[in-house]
Amino acid sequence: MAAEADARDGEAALERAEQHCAARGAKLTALRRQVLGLILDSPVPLGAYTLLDRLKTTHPGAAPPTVYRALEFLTEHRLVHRIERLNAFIGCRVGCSDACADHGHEHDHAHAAQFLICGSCGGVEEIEDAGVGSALAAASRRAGFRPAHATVEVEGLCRGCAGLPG
Amino acid sequence: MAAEADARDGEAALERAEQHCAARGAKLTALRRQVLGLILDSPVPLGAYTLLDRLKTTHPGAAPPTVYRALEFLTEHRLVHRIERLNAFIGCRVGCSDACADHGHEHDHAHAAQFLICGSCGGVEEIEDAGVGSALAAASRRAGFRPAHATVEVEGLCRGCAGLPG
DNA sequence: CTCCTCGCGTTATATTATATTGATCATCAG
DNA sequence: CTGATGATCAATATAATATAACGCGAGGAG
Repeated sequence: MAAEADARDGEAALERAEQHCAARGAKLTALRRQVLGLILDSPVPLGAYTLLDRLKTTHPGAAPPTVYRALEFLTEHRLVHRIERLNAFIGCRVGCSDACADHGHEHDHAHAAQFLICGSCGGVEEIEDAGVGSALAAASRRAGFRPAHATVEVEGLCRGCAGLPG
Repeated sequence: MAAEADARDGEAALERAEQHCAARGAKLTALRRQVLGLILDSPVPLGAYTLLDRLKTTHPGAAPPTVYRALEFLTEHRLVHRIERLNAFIGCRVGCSDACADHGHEHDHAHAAQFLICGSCGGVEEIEDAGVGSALAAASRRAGFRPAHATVEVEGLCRGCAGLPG
């Protein structure tokens, strides 16, 4: 993980976001696109006010609602994820937006991305493990619970910070 | 679930908390005990300031640090859990404190309680499903990640609110 | 053109969390 | 008993996070 942003990844994700929104009639305005770009550029999750500060450098009039509204749009459309533990946001790099955009549904099936949060470098990796998803679904069912959305955030040490072989 | 507190449960949990603290030399002061009682009495998670308001009715001098310090103590000792999605706290009713208190370790093994949050009645059920725990551990390992603590919060509908047979 | 919706700006406010400092109290050595 | 020590708690101030309320202006539908 090692806290480095991959700009090419970011570009690709922005591209996908464009197409994703176009396909659904959602308006990825310049402001929203810029916020998404800022998030994708960062290797670590960004808080709303960090984001606001960065936004201000190119967009002086920005205020808290500016960024919160953009984040609302972006999270609704699954272009970014909110990390609850950190009150922060990270770009979605799993192909999910891609994969699901075209066949028209609104992600009715349970999405269960998992976030691996490194306590040392602050980096976050997003995975989507089928085993975790099905275990969660099974456990919920056993409890008589009908799950809609799961937040799975694991804190620990990433490969690099744990000193494991790369 | 149906948003109802079970007072007997609360009493029992308070009792267990006493013993748990006594066994570990931790001081469950009157204030901490009262905060724990308030949390256990509530069927839904309580925010820090809701808690503060309730605390004030019997303890006029209470201020934010009062409740935050109590919560810090209670969460450290696993007597209450913090629900990250909600910035709120709920009492621990799983026997974990019991089970682990006596054999002296500090919960070094990975605990992976899961919280089922009903979007309708606001109730929260705590479960500890081994399958979820092991799936998470396996997924982390595959990603080269060394997990320390996992937050698993599932939003959906509880048995009662989903209209399923009881 | 007029109505309407939506994105956005702006101000103010609410909610959640931490920092700092001083007061209180139990314990125990001398 | 006295005073030192450490833990707990209180009170105030401040920071960080989030939302409410109001209005303006652009752009499409009728």
